[in-house]
This record gives sequence, C-alpha cells and structure tokens, in this order.
Amino acid sequence: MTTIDNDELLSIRAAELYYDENKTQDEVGAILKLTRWKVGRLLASAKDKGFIRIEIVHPRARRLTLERTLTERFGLADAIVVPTAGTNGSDDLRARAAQGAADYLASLRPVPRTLGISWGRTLHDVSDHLADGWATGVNVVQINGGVSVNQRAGTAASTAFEIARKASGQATLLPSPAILERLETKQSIESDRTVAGVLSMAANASAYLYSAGVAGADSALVESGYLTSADVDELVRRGAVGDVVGRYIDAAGMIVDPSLDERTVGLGLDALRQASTSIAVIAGDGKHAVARAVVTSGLCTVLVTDEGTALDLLNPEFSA
Amino acid sequence: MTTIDNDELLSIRAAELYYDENKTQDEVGAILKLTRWKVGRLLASAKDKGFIRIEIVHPRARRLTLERTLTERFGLADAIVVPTAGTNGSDDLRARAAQGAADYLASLRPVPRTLGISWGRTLHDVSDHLADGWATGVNVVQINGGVSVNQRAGTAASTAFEIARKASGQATLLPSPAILERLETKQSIESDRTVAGVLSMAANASAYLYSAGVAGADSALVESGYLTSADVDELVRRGAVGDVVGRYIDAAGMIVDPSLDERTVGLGLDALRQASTSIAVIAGDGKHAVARAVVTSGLCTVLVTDEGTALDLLNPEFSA
DNA sequence: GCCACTCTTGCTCATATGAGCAGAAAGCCC
DNA sequence: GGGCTTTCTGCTCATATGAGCAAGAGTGGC
Repeated sequence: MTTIDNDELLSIRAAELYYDENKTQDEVGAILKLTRWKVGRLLASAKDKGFIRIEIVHPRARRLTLERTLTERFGLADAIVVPTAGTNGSDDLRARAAQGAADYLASLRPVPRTLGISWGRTLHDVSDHLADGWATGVNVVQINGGVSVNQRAGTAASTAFEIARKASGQATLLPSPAILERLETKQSIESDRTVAGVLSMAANASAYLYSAGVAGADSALVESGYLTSADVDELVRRGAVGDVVGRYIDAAGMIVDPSLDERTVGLGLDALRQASTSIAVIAGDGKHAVARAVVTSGLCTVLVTDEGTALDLLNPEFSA
Repeated sequence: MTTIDNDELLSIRAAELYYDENKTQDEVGAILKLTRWKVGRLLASAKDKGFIRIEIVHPRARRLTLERTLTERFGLADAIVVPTAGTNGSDDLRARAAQGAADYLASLRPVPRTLGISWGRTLHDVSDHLADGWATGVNVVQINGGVSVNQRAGTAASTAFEIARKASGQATLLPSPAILERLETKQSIESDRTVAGVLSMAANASAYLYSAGVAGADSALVESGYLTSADVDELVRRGAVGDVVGRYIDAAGMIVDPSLDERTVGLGLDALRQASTSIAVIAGDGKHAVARAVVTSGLCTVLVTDEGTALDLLNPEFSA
C-alpha cells in the first residue's frame, strides 16, 4: 500500500472539517483530538503543499497572479488574464477576453482622446461588451483598411461606430482597402487627402486597441478576399505566425513579406511599438504563437488574454 | 452586453485580492475604495452565491457533506465518499474507494472479532490498502463460495489471508464452489461438516465487508466459469442489476432467480440485512444501479463509494 | 411633501486566527 | 549516557474577522 505521512492525512481530515463543514479550528481540534494550534499548523501545511485549491468561478474573474507574472516577465504596462474554467468553446473564451478588454478600456486613465482600433471578430466583441457611457468624448479611428469589401468589413465600420457611440465620441473610418494589388495604387491612395488625414489622425492616437489573427485559411484577410488561401500558405511557409492590423509577422515579430507589407494600408507596426498605450486582445488556444510574437517583439504595452495563452507564454520553453 | 449587478463584480474583484493575493479585507478595502465591512459582506455574498469554490485535492480526501446526506437519506450508520477529482480511470477510483474502506475498517469500534468478507477485485484492493497491524486478532471468514476454480478464485483466498495476516488473525475459507448445478449437490455440500462449520462461523460474524458486481458479461461469476454470459443476459432480462455475494438482485434488492439462488452457496442476503455492521464497497460509474439497489433495500449499514455514485444516489429521480 | 417601510452602511464588540517565542522532545554524534 | 542541534508543542499576544445593532439612505404610497 502507498505510504502517506500521517500528518498529511491528518491535515486533509482537518481541511475537510474546516473548509467543507465550516467548523472552527477549535472544533476541528476537539474532533481530531488535537490542540487548535496543531490544527492551524496542519491547515497551513495543507495549503502550502497545494492540497487546498481555492478557485473563483465567475465569467468576469481574473487571474491576478498570472497577470503580475506576465507584466514582470515581458515588461508590459499591464496584463489582463481571464480564467478558462467553465468556458464552453472558443467563442465563450473570446467573449470573456473581450469583456476583460472592455473593462480595462473603461478603467484606462487618462481617458484617451483618440483611440485607434483595428477590426475583426474580437474587436467586434469588445465593442459589444463595452457599457454605454464607458467614457465620454473618445474619438475612434480605424488604423487599418478594410471598409466595404463585404459584410465582414461592414462590421468593421460598425465596431468603430459602436465604440465611439458608447463614449459619445466620433468615429473615423479609414476609407481604403486593406491590401492593394499594386504598390502605385497604394501610394496614390495614401496620398489622397482624406486617407492621409485619417492616417495621420491614427498616427497621433493616444491609445491603440487591436487583436491579432492566426495565419491560416480562415484568416479574416482571406475571408474578406484580400488574400487567397494559397497566399497565406506561402506566408506560413516563410514563417508567418499571424497578422496584426493586416500585417503578417513571424515568431520574432518581423514582417514576413516586405513587398506585401508595402501594399498594406494602415498604421505600421513601428507606430504600435512606439505607442505609449497599445492594447492587444489575443485569446484562444490557436493564438498562442501570435500572442508570443506580439508580446516578445514589443508590439503591445498591455495584453488581454486567457489563462491558457498566458500559461503558454510563461512556459519556460523560451526562457533564459 | 450582459448586465451584471455591480456589487457582484466588486465581490469578484474583492475575492481575487483576498483569496488569490492573500490580502486582508482591510487592504482589499483600501484598493477598491470600500470599508472593510463592505468587503466582508461582498466576500460573504460571493461565497453563498457559489463563486468561491474550495476544493481539497488529495487522493484520501473525503466528501463529508455528501456522506452526511447519504446517511440521513438512507438511514445508514455511516457513509464514506471519496472524491472523483483528479482520478485517472476506474481503477484509480476503485483504489480510492478501497483505501477509504480500509481506513474505515481500521477505525471501526468495537474492533470486530470475526469479519465476514466476499471476494473480487474491489475486496482484493481493500486488502491491499490495509496497513499492517490495522487491528489485532481479527479472524476473517469468507461468506460466499468460490475457491480454486481458477486464478480469480485464487485471489479470493489470498484476499482473506491478507486481511487476516495484517490483523494477526486467522483466515477461514469457504471450501465450496460459488454456484452448483444441482440443488441436491448444493444441499449435500452444505451439510458437510466442514462447510457447515464455516457457514455458521460466517453467520455469526460481528461485521461483514463485501462489494457488488454489475450484471454483465464481464461479471466475476462469468469469468470464474459459474455462469455463461447467456445466463447473465437472461438474468438482466428478468431485471437483474448486479450481484451481491454471488446472488443476483433486481432494482428492489429482490432475488431475481430463486432457483439459481437456491444453488448458490454462502450467506443469504437476509443475514446481511440483519447484521449490525455490514459494509458495502461499491464504486465506479457502472455501479450506480447496484449501489442504489443495495442501499435502498437495506443490504448495508455502511456504504463506501465515490462522489459520482453518491450524487447519483441522491439524484431526486426516486425521491418522495 | 411626508410618513412608513426596507435596504444599506458604519460601527462596537466578541471571537477566530496567525506570529512569535520558550520550553519539551527527539535525534544524533561521540 | 552526555552534550549537542533540530524539530515540535503549547502558549501569549496582536491582528483579522464575523455578528449584531443603530443610524442613514432610498423607495413607494398617498
């Protein structure tokens, strides 16, 4: 038979009486024929041997310890980690992270005058979870192109409008495709007064909020028709792990295909890296690699993610 | 967006700081700008809304609340419920229950002078988990037949010897097949002096310890060759849910096939029902139905089981 | 607007708990 | 066995927490 230290067993019995039956340490002592100090010590030992697990089960709970470790390890200004426990599939998880991002955004001080945002499912979820009046007078500007190619892009516009409306601010769309076929077209559209104005507004935003996509056939850029899935396969072959504001990066956070990148309209990644507040919302099991690339290459100052992704980031596989 | 009461959210934030970051309620109050009394109240509300889950993770932990409910609901003398959390498959679960039964047996007062036992995988596990010297001078007697048909029955003997050895007592085997083909053979073997002696010893045991089998092709009685799987199928068709000391019972705890039962050697079920201490060890997802039959028909005074079975027993499906 | 009612808040006070310490017990080396 | 260190035990005392209460803040009826 398995031999277990007798004190260990006692500490379990004590924990059962103390936590499950809410008896006082004194009462537990009486039952187990121990002094109440001994009981206190047994409980303490059970705790630090990890036999007592206290979990906060709530969709809006957070994992503060993980958050602290993340900020320290990657030099972030802040991290928000939502728990995985009790989620039903990735939609649920994304919704939790979106809620976390919404809460964070609402608590951000100073309140940003202008908020630059990307678009996509995650951003749409964030707009959805923001409360009416989350702030007042925040203007929202799109930082990458994608209007009116199809419905998906339509939600891009509505995301911006929604976030702005709920903060009684103005939304400014970037009236341009995400990626153009020819460099010249891209250059001329960028020099158009309207587009240039939006881009400069985007460049001067006080904070950024964006998500990241996985490099794969279900990528938003493929669904929106800017790239074919063969294009994405090729990018993956060249090391792409995902896209950030329409730009494909590799594990080191470097642009995978510069010629493609030059034809992509919107804020450059360096602008995100230099921003004082740039919030990345990246959650889901499939996004571990992009999340790592974003965080390690300094693309964000604040990361909003889920427990699983956070644990993966802290996994010692890449540590010093 | 989902509307959640603001106090609820605050109580979650408070719980994170209090439980995960072990701050004092005062410190939490300072952070959330609340008085320490408000924090106390928020924590209390989080607790009773069930947002705080405290779990004791240890193979030898027990579920005292379930145990109490079981004893009350079914009028048992005692119940032992081992947790399911963290088990790897049914072997692990059975091992935990066996450990629980061993612990219970060792703590039983008064110490039984004679212990009647059945045999099978579960009982073997119990013998394995008993500590050397779990008691002194306990004699063990088999209460149902099954010696020397094959190895499985061989372990039947060793189970008895092991339990007795560890308590410095004698083991007495029941030298008879479990089931005989003809009633006359059964009657004559029972009247044999040796067998009759063992049976009377069994009938006078101060406590009984047995398990129950599921009525199915993998039943121990089939594996041991006493029944064919067709026999068992027929028993199932007639309402059998499982067997106890070699006797098949239905959901009401009644003998399914009296003519078969008359050819079965060993203690009758009524003897178990009248015993002052009869401990049933029944664990595993497949055994919910037998467990219910055993408990509701008063076959045991003490039930050792797992969380899943306990919850099934308390499931209001059969309640008043 | 005013009263009766309930719900919430901040308190006092009793109790439960953890830190720290001195003596007891148990190993351990010789 | 004697002296040594190390661990364990039961204590005192300071602190953290929960129960209970009275005053305050809302709320609805009229």
